[in-house]
Amino acid sequence: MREREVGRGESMFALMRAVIAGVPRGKVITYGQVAEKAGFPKAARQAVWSLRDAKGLPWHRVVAAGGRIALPGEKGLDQRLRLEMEGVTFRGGRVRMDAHEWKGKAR
DNA sequence: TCCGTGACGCGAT
DNA sequence: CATCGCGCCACGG
Repeated sequence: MREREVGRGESMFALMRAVIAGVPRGKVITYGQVAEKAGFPKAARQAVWSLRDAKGLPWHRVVAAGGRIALPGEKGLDQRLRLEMEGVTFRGGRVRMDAHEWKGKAR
């Protein structure tokens, strides 16, 4: 019963998905934060895997550090559009993290 | 088992 | 501010 009860990645992704699912409309979170909140401060890349298997998760609310849209091509354009629809504002191609960064339940 | 890959992060140049 | 390089972590061939 410790924090490292992972053993196999399965629960790791489950934790990350839970974090992502908890991001409210109009807010965004970075890959690094997803990993951190899930208990894996250095597994930003694994956050990507959890999105690969998104299935109903608000994947568009997950961006790269600094509010950058990491998803390339049309997908990235789609993500930006979805975020703007939720009221998220941008500044030079980046999400204004100072205004939309999800800091946890303290809303 | 070794190697390459990826919607990453961050410091250095 | 734009790029590059290195570190991290789990997966698939």
